[in-house]
Amino acid sequence: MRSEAELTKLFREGGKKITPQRQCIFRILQDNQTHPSAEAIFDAARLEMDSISLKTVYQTLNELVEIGEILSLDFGTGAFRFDPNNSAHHHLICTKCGQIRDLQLANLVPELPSELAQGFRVSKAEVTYRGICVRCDN
Amino acid sequence: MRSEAELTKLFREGGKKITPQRQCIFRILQDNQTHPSAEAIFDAARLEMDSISLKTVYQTLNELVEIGEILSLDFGTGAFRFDPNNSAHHHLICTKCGQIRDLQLANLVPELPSELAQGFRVSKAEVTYRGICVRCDN
DNA sequence: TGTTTGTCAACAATCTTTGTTATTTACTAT
DNA sequence: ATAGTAAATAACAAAGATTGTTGACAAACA
Repeated sequence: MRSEAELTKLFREGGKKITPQRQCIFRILQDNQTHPSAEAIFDAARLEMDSISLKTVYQTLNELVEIGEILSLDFGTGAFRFDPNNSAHHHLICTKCGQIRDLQLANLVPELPSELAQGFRVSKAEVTYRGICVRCDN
Repeated sequence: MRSEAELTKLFREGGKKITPQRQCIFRILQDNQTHPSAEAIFDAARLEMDSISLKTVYQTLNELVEIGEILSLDFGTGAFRFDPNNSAHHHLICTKCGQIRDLQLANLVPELPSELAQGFRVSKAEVTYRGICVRCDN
């Protein structure tokens, strides 16, 4: 995800306005590696702006997803998780505490042999590793 | 997933009763490769038993998941999908029509090097390939 | 066949996400 | 700086998926 200044430029170019709410959400997402849910971002935003609404958070997140600045991920935890790391990467999830870590795995991405692709034109491969993290492993 | 007879035995051994509703759901899942949602299974079941409730479907599915007979999968489509193929496998999803295909990829499963595992004790790797299927590719 | 205990259907409730709308605010051109 | 306008906001309702609750019912087993 780009800097607040660049995002501001991008939004304005797209006919969108820059509001304090959006700037707040941009800041919360910057360098955030916790894969927060919309609710978690809402809670963080409320610390700064106690009147912000959850709908505004969803709307801004969806806009960031649409322009490819963040990724929306679903790991079956009940709510979508958002990731400002929009480069090609994979995930490592602790089955005990639920924490999600990014994995940069350029070489390991398995290419699907065409004889197994069942006629599909494959464009993306996501790998999710599940296991127990250090803290939960006792 | 095992046969209806074996599931009956398993359920009884687990102190669970075998009802017509459960047998109906077992049959619907047998050899089902469509990755149905709970709602889809509910619709299929209603053709045979018009009084069956959605709650019963969910309850039986959850029990089958608990004993490892089926897999519950979340691909971000809004609802969980259920898969009677409980052997280690991966998935191929059409980004246009949403159909999901199983992929048996024993050898291609990428082993995560321990230096990248961030201390996790990894137990499972799921790969999701996304692309366009033959029918949607025009 | 009767008794026990788990299951069922019906309904309500919860959780996440999206739709609606009147009001406010950011941007633009004066 | 100011006014006009188009978009964003907060508040609220609504939708969709899943789970909780409960009294009636039926499967299992003696």
